[in-house]
Amino acid sequence: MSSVATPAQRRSPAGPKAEQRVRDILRVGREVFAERGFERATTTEVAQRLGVSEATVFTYFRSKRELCMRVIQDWYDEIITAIEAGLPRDQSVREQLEFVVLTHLRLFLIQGTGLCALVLSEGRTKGQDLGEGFVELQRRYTAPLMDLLARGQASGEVRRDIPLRLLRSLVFGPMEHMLWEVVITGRQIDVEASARDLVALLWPALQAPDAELARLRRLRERLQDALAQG
Amino acid sequence: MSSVATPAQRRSPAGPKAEQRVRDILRVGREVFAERGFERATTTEVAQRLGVSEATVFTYFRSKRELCMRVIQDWYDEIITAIEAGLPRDQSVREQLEFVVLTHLRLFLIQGTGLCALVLSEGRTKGQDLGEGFVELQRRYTAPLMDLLARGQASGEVRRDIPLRLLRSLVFGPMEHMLWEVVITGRQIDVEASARDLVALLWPALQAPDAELARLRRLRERLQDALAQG
Amino acid sequence: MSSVATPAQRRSPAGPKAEQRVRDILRVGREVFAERGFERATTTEVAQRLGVSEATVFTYFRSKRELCMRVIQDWYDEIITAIEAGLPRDQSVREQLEFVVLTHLRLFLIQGTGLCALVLSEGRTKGQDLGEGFVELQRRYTAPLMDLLARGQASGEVRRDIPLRLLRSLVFGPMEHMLWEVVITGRQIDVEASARDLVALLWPALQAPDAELARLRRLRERLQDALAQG
Amino acid sequence: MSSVATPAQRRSPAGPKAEQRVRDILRVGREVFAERGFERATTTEVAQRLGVSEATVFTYFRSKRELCMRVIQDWYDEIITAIEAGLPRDQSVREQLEFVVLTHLRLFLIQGTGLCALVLSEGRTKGQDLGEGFVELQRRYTAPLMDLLARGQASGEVRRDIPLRLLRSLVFGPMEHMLWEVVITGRQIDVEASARDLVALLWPALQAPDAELARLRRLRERLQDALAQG
DNA sequence: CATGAATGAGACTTCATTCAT
DNA sequence: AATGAATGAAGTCTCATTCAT
Repeated sequence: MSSVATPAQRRSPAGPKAEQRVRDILRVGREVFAERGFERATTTEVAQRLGVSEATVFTYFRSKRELCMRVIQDWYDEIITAIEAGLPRDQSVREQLEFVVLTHLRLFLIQGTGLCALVLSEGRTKGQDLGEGFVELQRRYTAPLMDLLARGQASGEVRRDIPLRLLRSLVFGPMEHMLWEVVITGRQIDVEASARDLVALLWPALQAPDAELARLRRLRERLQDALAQG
Repeated sequence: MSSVATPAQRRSPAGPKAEQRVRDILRVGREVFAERGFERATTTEVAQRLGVSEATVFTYFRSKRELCMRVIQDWYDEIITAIEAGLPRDQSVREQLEFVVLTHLRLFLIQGTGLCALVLSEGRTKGQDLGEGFVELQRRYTAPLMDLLARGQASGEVRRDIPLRLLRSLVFGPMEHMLWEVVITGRQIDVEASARDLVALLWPALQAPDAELARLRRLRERLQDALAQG
Repeated sequence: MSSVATPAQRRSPAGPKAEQRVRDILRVGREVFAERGFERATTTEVAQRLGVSEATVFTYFRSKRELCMRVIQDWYDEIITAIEAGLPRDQSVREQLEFVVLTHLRLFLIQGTGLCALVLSEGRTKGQDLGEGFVELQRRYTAPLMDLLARGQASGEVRRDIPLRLLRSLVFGPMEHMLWEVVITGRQIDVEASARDLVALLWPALQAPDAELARLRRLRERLQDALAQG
Repeated sequence: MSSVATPAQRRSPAGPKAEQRVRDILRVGREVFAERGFERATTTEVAQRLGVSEATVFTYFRSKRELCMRVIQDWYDEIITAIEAGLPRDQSVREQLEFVVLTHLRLFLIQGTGLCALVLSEGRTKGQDLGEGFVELQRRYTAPLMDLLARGQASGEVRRDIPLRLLRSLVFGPMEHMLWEVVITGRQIDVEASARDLVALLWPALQAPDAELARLRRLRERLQDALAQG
């Protein structure tokens, strides 16, 4: 009776060709959003770079915002997958940490860091724009590192007297700062060396400083005892 | 350079009243840009909050972009001034570092972190938009810290085996990461405690590695090598 | 008229299966147009509700407009058929009138009044849109009532001093007004009671008021005479 | 703190020139909406007919919908004012009724009936589109007639055994039906004669049934019953 | 015959910016 | 100096319609 019905929204098509289109649009959309940010990116440009009409873009994504969300999600998924798949769990915490940092840096720099900026910039407009599912994405995104640090704390390789959140800032913070520097200055860096340096720099701060010293002293004493008895 | 007269382009008015106007617009502009970011901020809103017409804003600033640049510059100036003026140069490097971090955090959080986001977000659109004089601003902005670290290296309080740039990332990075976290999660933090904690955490990484510790580490490494070869 | 062959234009397919398709589309089209009106109805929605592709709709109807026209025509046909088939021609004009009004109200209200609105709304855009054959449809639609009123005039049951057109307005007018009220307010009504009330109210106006009085007086006189003579 | 603030909506200007502009846009808007209906009317056409840019229209009205609402309200106001101002309250109820009907017909037909169609068409999309304040407008719009009929009932000039709402339908219904006929067929009518005829036709139905007539009708019915049973 | 896929045309709306007064 | 008023340019999004497969 009442005419307040939902107005029948067009579903995006779902064939094998359609999936390819979706991938194409996401690929180009990632480029454009990364280069320009959400506001300055235009659906026109996405369409033009792809050589299709604007309407085609809207056939597969209901809105510019939805496209952007999907771009960001995809990119998060890539990072999460890369890290979860490649993490050398049988090696030391420090080596795993180096892997995490290196992978992050590599993926960011390959992609151009624009996406990093996109996420950081758009993430803050919490309530109204993109940020609906952001908190969850952030959680999944930082989960591997949090997990790693927690295991480190359990095994005694990482100090226990500092909240995990702060340790996470200690790792992600300088990493992102390096990335921003690359973005702003345009200077290229040696990714692998930077990752190694950064971890080397951070490592002492992550350990219980006294603990290391104490352990080493105990080690020396035991060696001396052993030599004396041998 | 050229002696050709600049084509009659409207100059912003001068005089004491005019200066007050400029200050007012900058004050309100800072609010609006901080709350909304460059794209979502509108000249309309700036004018309305100030109770003047939109045209008035354009009497004193040639464009929205110019206004935004001035807002950012002013804010940089404030930070730089605050740090240069308050830095306790006669105290230890560590105490000076705490002052720098605390002042940064305080100024950011008082202003609402919107400006931080503004700078970080808009800074990256290098070639075309705001970022013309950004490199220079960044340089002046980080100068006090760079200076401090250099002095620390000279006095032996800060390790010399790491490039200054990396040390700077080590300080600014976690700081900004903490700020983003505040922005995104909306959680309030205890500024002074956070500054103290952060420096405490960073300090071991900034110091010259302890002599004994270094010797012990070398010892352990040699033992490991020997065992591996034996 | 002309012997020039019509240029190869796609004809809607023929066959028993095709006829079923056409009926299906018309059925769903009626729903959608009734709910939304011509402009707000979309071919997408028609196709979706039917579980076919949009292109299929256009295989059987050259355009949205053509579909809408057919929907309206079909609905007119139903009303005309229902009235012509059920009209109790052997009863009094007043009873036939009640049947006409009741049947109209019933069909409108079953269908949801959306079609009524559709016809009334779209009918007015005479020259350009739907209204090509509307005048003819209107004529056939009101024909049964016109016919009934004419017979009433011939038999003396309906006054002859008023043009038929005005009498028709007198009947259809309040009827449609009641319908609009139902549509707008959403209030449900008792169809049969409403039809009876309406006719009761109209009936005095349709009769020659003096004529009725005169006839009744004559009737009474004759009865008195008859009794006197009997 | 939170960035979910209202985004500073541009106020429409409010000078003497501005008022003239508002009036101009409303005048042209009324034309366009009347000719095309809400959906088919375009802001482009309003602007073009006025010789201004589309942006100008949106300077004074926040949206197409708001403009349309204002157009309708203005038109309602005109009718209400005309009737309230001109109603000859010292004359008989029948003469007042003639005035109401005549004024309605005149205003509708001068304006072109498009507005009538607009209101009737758009009024039904209750929840979502225009119809927010429609019920109230409808009430004010029919108030003078309702009032008149109520006074007629009080004075004994109008029958009391029928609900007011039905009497209202009895008056407005045929009136609107006549109007639709004019719209659809395009035929011109003599407004004053039509008004007189319509009231003449309705009047018997509005009056208390004549006492003698009622008695005679009962007599006839009893006779018919007796004959049927005999 | 049915449809997946694409699109041209156009709609409403926003906003920085200009200019006469 | 201040502003009321106007607008060009651009952006997002919708939808009837076409066509190759």
